[in-house]
Amino acid sequence: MADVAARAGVGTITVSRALRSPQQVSPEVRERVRAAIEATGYVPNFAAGTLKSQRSRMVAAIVPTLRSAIFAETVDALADGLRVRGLQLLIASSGYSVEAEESILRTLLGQQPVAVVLTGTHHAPGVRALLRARRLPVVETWDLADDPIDRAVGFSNRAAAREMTLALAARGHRRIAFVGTPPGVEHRAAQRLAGYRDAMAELGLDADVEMLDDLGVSIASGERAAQALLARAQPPQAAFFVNDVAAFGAVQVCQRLGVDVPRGLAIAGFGDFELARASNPPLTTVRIPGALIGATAARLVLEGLAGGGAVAEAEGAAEAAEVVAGAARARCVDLGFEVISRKSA
Amino acid sequence: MADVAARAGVGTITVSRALRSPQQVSPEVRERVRAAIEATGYVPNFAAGTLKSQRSRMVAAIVPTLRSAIFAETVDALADGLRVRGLQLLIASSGYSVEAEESILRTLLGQQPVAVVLTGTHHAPGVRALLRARRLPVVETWDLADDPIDRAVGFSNRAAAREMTLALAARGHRRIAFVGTPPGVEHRAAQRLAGYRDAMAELGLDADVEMLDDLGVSIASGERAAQALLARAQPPQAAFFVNDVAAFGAVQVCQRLGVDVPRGLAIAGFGDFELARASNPPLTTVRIPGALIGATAARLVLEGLAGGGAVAEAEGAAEAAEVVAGAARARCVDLGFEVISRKSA
DNA sequence: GTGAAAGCGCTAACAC
DNA sequence: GTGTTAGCGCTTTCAC
Repeated sequence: MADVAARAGVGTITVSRALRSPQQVSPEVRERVRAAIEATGYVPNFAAGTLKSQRSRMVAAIVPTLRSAIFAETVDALADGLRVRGLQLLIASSGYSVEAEESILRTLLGQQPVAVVLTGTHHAPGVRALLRARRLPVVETWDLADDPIDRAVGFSNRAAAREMTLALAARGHRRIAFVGTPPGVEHRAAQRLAGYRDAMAELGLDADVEMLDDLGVSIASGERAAQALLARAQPPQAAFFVNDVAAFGAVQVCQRLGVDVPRGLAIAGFGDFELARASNPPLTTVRIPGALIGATAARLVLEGLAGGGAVAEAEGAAEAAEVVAGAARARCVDLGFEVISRKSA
Repeated sequence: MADVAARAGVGTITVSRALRSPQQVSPEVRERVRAAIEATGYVPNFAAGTLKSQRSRMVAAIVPTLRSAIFAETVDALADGLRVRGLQLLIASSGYSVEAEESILRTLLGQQPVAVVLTGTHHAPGVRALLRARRLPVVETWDLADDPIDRAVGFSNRAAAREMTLALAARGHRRIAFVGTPPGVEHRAAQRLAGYRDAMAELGLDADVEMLDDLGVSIASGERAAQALLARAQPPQAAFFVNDVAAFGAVQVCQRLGVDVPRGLAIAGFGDFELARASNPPLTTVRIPGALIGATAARLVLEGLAGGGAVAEAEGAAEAAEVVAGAARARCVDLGFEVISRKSA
């Protein structure tokens, strides 16, 4: 930077300003600096800026995995929303492990991000304290938070699964199975199971839960689960799969075995991925707003940054309980969901 | 850090060492430091460490998009491979724009990454200079490089498409159409088109290229392209789609219109995504090693880091031409591909 | 609109 | 195995 400054005949601070807030520098000087940067091939060292200013241009995000199209979509939308404001995304995947999330978070915080985006509302014990101490905007995504760390955006997985189950019952099905993921790994999948149980209890029907042999991210696991269902002495009339990918596999198996869908077995999915429409018959499913979650998370981050220390603010107002409750509502965006009825159920 | 040091009764440098190279610190002191860190809730500021040591713990990666499952898979594998060595991934997506790549790279370089991973071998003019000047390990992925910036891992998209086209011809098809993406956006798609043209020229057949109306990442675009193909006065006998997603859409259309696959229209894809096996009939396609590319990229990054300034090394040896050629071969990993014959063609 | 001086929190280099 | 000193390259603060 000193080289650039010397070449442009200005002080280093002017170079710094020309880069960060050009409107503070006169057009001629700005142009001289630009030329000097070009000539020297100067690339700023953000580590120094971050150290001095205690603010980076990075937002940290933790997702369970990028292998699932839906999280990748959310992250991509988040990155897009942040980039227009010059913010970089520092991404880490936790592999669905809550413990890993805490240690990953510590590492990410060391990079001095200006905000943090988490997946889910279910975290390791230290996470909340770690984040509150930092007083930076935090956005939890993909589920609704009763008590958000700071802000949240998502929808109720539980309510969505309940509604789909009720919709299946409304079509006259009594023996409705839920095909879920192994417990204790995916919190959102557990919420969906809970919603299914809610509905079955309301209906006075017996819950019937079948397990996928992986996280339900593969077509093949859905195929295997469907085979297990159909091999029973008395198969269910309807099967509600924890996501579209597995449900798609189930439809394929039925087609292969000559089981009519929905007459022989009604099948519902979750997600409304493109696969749902392409399936034959197309899948009845729940539409969830993956990209919108990412875009909204970006908006919440920017709002938090603009509004000053987000967490601090909420805590400062803690004396007035109503104010806090009101703030919590505004900070917690429910994007909703939609049950989509197609031919598979 | 001073707080931690005081509490543990040691100097700050000892805290630093306890964190970065524990074996240099006696077990008792290490334990005292650990307790002090715990008690104070200390989180290291990597910006300071990066500034002083001129080495971060970050690897920068640029991908066209994370929305495509295949890049997400590669990135996830890359992140896994790096995390075990304590390296974070700083990811940015370029939206398939070569110009964006350069400005994104400048921003990423400002974060002082220790290595850079790029997608493709086709870059903006400034990229090579920017990276060579930095003398850090660079890995180009997803295609073979004639003249890699430093290291590369991928396979020949062109050879793969050529081979698939020849395989289709070997089944007796003469009117073989290629369904590709709009030109000038996806370099790897362009390579596949080139491979198709190579094969058709060798066979003495006329090339017949149909265009998808997006980047071929949607089932719907494949459906529309298949409709266009079938609406022709003389439809082709075989259609080779630039990827499985679009090919899957084409199969769905044929099924809906009562066109037998492969007799009415043989269909081939590219990628061997899970969709290919789930399709009905299953897709003939080219298997490409998405996750392996990511894992190998991680290995190449680590090798580069271990071997000292990677680019510098290659340039230092530039006098001995054979040595360079040898090094280039070793630095350029061809993971190959495999034509998978299934029922769709 | 521009500049000078100070220092962010850590680690390299060297001493012990 | 542990400590001392100095300084990484910026941006803050304050002055002009």
